[in-house]
Amino acid sequence: MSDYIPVHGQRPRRVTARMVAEAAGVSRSAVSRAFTDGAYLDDKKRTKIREVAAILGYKPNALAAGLQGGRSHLVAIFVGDMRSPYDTAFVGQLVGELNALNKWPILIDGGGQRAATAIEDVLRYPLDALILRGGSMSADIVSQCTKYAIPMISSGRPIEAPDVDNVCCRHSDGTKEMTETLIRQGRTRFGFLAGPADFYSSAIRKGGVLEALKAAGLSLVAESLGDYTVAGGHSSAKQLLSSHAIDALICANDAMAIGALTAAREMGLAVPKDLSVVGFDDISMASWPMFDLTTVRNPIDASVTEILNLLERRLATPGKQSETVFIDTQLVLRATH
Amino acid sequence: MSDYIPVHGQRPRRVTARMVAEAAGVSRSAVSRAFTDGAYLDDKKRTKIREVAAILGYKPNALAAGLQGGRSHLVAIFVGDMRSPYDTAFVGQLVGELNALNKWPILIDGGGQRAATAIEDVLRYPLDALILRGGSMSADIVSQCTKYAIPMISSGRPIEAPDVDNVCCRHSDGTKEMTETLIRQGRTRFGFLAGPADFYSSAIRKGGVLEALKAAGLSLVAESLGDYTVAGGHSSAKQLLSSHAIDALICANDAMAIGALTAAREMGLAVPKDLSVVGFDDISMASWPMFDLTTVRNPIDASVTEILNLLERRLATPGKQSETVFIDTQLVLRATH
DNA sequence: CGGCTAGGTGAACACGTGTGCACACCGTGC
DNA sequence: GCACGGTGTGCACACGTGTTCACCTAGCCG
Repeated sequence: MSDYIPVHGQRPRRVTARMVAEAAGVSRSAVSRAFTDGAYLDDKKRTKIREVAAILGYKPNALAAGLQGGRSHLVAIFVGDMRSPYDTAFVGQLVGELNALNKWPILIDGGGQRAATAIEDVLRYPLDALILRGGSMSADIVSQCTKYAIPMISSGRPIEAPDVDNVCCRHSDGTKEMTETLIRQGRTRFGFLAGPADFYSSAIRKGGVLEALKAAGLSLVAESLGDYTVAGGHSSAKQLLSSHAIDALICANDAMAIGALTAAREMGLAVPKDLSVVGFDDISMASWPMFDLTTVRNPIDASVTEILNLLERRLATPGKQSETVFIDTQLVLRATH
Repeated sequence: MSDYIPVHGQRPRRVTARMVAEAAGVSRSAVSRAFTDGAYLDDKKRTKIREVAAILGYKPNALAAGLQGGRSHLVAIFVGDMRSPYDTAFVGQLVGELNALNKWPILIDGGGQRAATAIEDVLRYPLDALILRGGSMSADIVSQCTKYAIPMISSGRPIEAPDVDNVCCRHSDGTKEMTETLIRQGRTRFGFLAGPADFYSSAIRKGGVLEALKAAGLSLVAESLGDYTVAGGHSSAKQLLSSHAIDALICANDAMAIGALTAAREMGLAVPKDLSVVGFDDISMASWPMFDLTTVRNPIDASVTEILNLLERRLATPGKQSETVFIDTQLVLRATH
């Protein structure tokens, strides 16, 4: 295995370029050049140095290199809710893509009480960028990032500030299209299961529903407030369905729709015959056989791709104008409409 | 908002201690001392410097500080499968706790093709520790970490190597206890829905089942291979149930159990009357009203706490002996047994 | 009033790397 | 033989911080 013999109490230091230089009988500069592409260095010398480095287990220290004024390759991701299936899947995808680009994502749980101080502390690192996925951030932090010239890219909650780019799903187009489909299908008495009052996504998704209803001369029959979770959707839907006679329930996200679907079935309602239940996001559970939920896809792949594009563009042109990229939704017609 | 005026093409540099020193009319050393606790510095001077720093938006650069030989406060988390609900919840909890301890987790998606090179690249940063959640890592990398004196803590797949600590759930005790409970309940014809062949957790969980069956003079009636996903569990269970008459199906994890539960219901089997279906992990979905799954809890809180304990102990005593901490499971008796 | 202590301060160094600059070497063309 | 251009290479600096070391001042005691 390893030939390293631990010395009690004194932990071995990291191998530095100097040690490699001494071992290989060259100057420290040569070692540095051996690891930088396009530097003048004799080919034989380069391979020699690399061999010695491999034996000693040397890697250039990224911290010291980052000090040089270039990029640190560190990217912070501020996650609104680490427990939400959508955010989790989103972050998983984003992390994988960043890894592939040699960017190293530092995660910050935006849900905890310490979120504000955590983001404050992580700003001590010279980050290449800060990516926001859902959740909200104080204007202070935003302006601080601007001062540090740290590019910010927000997804899920648009931020209007200089040097902040946004990736935004066309929420209202999605729910509007879905509502139109349900109307065309003959549904007339609509209910809406909303998310928390201060969630941007819930409000704008509702807007699309109202727009479509108004155009058809209809209006919302019932509305209830949920918390974007399955359990919350279950109890909210139970209450709503027992007090109002509706034939279509549009939920602000999939998690609540899954809860609502279960509640409807428990109450003896046939879905989709008596009632259509639809969600938003198309999380992986929506396609599970026991749900087979009709929903509006909020595409993760496209959003992540656009985030990386925006990041690249801003790193190339730091002073550029803020951009907002819109992502088209897709109707996913399964078995509950 | 901010008084920062972008200069086209020339991005503003980060504020350094020197700039603060000049602005406040003190030495650079004084600025450094103003931000380190317990350093000799006149109180009035300290508050003055901090005020100026706040106005300029100065924060000590963590990269430069990390170069000093102390800790970098960076911790890498290698995640076996970013799409698995259990791993995702685990990592979410871990990230939150690390944030609270002022440790900054760099995530690496261990699922992708690039996982091996990614971990190799991230080792260029002087990490305080490397935490493994599931997935497997080459012996090369492990010995490399040892050489660098980077503490490694593995959860979900024990690694036997010097300087590697393990947090390990008592898998077989959990499934053994569960099997005993089912036997006591009168079940006699057992099936097992296994995970991928090379998964440590699946094999050892099966071991507990076999142990309990043997003690009761029973044996496994049927077994099928799944892939630890809901869809996989659904199809594997369908096949297994249509070819074997069993009254208890033990699944290697919850995701497959949820799939199996759905398959059983689709096939007209009454759960738990005709068939009991149980899982392992107690992921959040297990408690959803439509499943209400009986399962063995693989406690995330306790595991994460122990990881942090081990981390603290190893940072305090770098040369210490490897430790393995075992985590007790808990039977969660819901509605499917 | 002299010596001593304790608190306060700035210069200087160390951390590990990338790179500009000057210089050495070598082959070629005149 | 000499000028010249191209290739290698080492020295030295820069990056931004924490910390040691020497020094200074003020205050107190004898």
